[in-house]
Amino acid sequence: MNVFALFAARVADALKGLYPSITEEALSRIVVEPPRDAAHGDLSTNAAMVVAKPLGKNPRDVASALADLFKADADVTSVEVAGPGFINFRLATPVWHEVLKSIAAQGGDFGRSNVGMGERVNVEYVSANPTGPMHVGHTRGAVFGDALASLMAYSGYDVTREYYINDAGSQIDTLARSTMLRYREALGETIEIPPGFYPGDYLVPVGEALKAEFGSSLLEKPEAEALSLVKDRVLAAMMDLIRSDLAKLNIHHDVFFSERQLHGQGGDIDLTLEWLRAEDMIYQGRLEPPKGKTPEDWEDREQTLFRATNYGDDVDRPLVKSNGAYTYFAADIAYHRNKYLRGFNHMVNVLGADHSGYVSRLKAAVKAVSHGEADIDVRICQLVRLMKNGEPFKMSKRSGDLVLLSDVVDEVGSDATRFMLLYRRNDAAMDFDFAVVKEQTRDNPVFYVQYAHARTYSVFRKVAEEMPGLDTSASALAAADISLLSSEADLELIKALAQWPRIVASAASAHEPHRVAFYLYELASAFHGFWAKGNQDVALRFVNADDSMLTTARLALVGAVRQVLVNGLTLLGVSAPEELS
RNA sequence: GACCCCGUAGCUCAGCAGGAUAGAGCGCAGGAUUCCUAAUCCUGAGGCCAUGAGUUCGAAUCUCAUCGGGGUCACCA
Repeated sequence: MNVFALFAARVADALKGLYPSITEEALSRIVVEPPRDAAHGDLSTNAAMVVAKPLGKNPRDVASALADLFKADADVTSVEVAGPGFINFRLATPVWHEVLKSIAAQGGDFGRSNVGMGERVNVEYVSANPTGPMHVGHTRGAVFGDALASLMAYSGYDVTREYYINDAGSQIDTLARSTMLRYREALGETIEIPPGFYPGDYLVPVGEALKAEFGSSLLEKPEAEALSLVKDRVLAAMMDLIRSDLAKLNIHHDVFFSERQLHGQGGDIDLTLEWLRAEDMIYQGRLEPPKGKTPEDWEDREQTLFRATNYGDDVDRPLVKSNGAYTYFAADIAYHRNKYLRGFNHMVNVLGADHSGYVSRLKAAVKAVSHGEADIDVRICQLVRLMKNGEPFKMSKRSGDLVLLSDVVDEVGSDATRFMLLYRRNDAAMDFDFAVVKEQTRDNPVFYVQYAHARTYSVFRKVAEEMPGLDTSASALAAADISLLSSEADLELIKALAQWPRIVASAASAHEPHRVAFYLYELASAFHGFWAKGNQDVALRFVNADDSMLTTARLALVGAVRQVLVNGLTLLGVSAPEELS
């Protein structure tokens, strides 16, 4: 049950009754939310102000007319018009108790919604080049994309999680050659890795596997044939490596889409270019060199250009390189056309900061290939600076000695890594301090939230100890007399729980998983705060050995807090331990 | 030269399809344990929301300019 959505609907209905001429557009702008200052009430709406202008009326008049309609509502104890035309509601206690009941009844589905209306959305994330293990730079986008996909699925979208394997470029040839060296090494040769090759020792086992499979026979084959065999093997090995890195963070994709399958005679790129040409979205022309600094090897030539400027980009984009091969962007247009033809009218791409210049081009491509039917949201994850005790952590460039994703996860754990990365807006650069992330204090929001969850268990353990006869089964809690939860502290906590559905829905539609992380922190804080009140006031304790009715009701409340914490942590992919050790 | 992101408390950051007195943590000063894991809680000090203009009933939030910080800039992927 989402009280905010419920009242938004009631307010809209009331307005339609008052002003039949009102437009849906105006109604859609109505927001019902908790007022910034809780002293103003439980709910606040801007409805009168939003609607007044198109109606040509005074907002305060609309507000008071609207408020009058709610005066008789049994769910509402007070309605006030405030400021320029806000309407503030205070809700009757039974409404909050209903919320509590609905949490127990809905369990893991409390917060689930259908704002996505079953629409298919393709969320593409990670898409790291398969040339080695994942390093920290990839981690943020991986976690962000994964959480966003979960959030959208929970909010009623039909989500496909996709990984685009860039396995077609020249870097893959270099990878194959690098692997070839490791193969020779496995055969006993002393090798030297030339600059520009991949030096990482993660290729050593691939070389050995090649030896096991082929013996020395690859050396006797023509180079092209050998390299082609090596390429297949190493790509598979690298993708295994990447998948296992991702698995450490509990990240899994539904579709791994290979760029290679787009290439080739009569492939998707060919077909796409043909199609673009038929649609007059391509022409032969010249580009101006970029102003300011002209690249040294600038070559003024006539080339095949996509009319990106017709779709909001700054400049038309080349599709064919001077050596005749397709550009990366040509493949990407084909790829996004492929997504569209697979039935995705909504796409989300999660990219690193170094791709920010790519965004308008990608949007242009999607707009073009779908004739404006599909939309794409590109979420850029800004850089993460690794810190150790407040000092930037130097990454050595020597021999692939970058900080690996698996190093970070091994060092601080998946939960802390995920939560910290999500506890920040994606479009702001962030520092990631190992020392802080490992620390188990309030400084570290992960433990703060997990501790709140663990505390819900310790309450139940305490009850089992102090009131051994008390029935704490789910059915007993469902039957609890929650009308006993009438103190201000109880209601405050329930109101915090009631926020959850609107937080999820807004986070999903804004594509901002960090809102979930911040909410969980607030809920944990509300729960910890309630706990401490029991120190002053015995009536507010969770466990009252001489009042089993009240204790049972409180346990129902604690159970609801636990449920919401679990629901949120699950969306973020963070575990909810019963005990912290 | 152009484009993208950021600039909010000493520090790290929320708040931004405009709304009522701008929030949290850390740090600082003081306090709280006969329910529970103090891994917690409470109180206080601390702000020209980078600067300047504009839009309007109303701007941290939208627009433009300026200044700072980061990222990117034909044919790499």
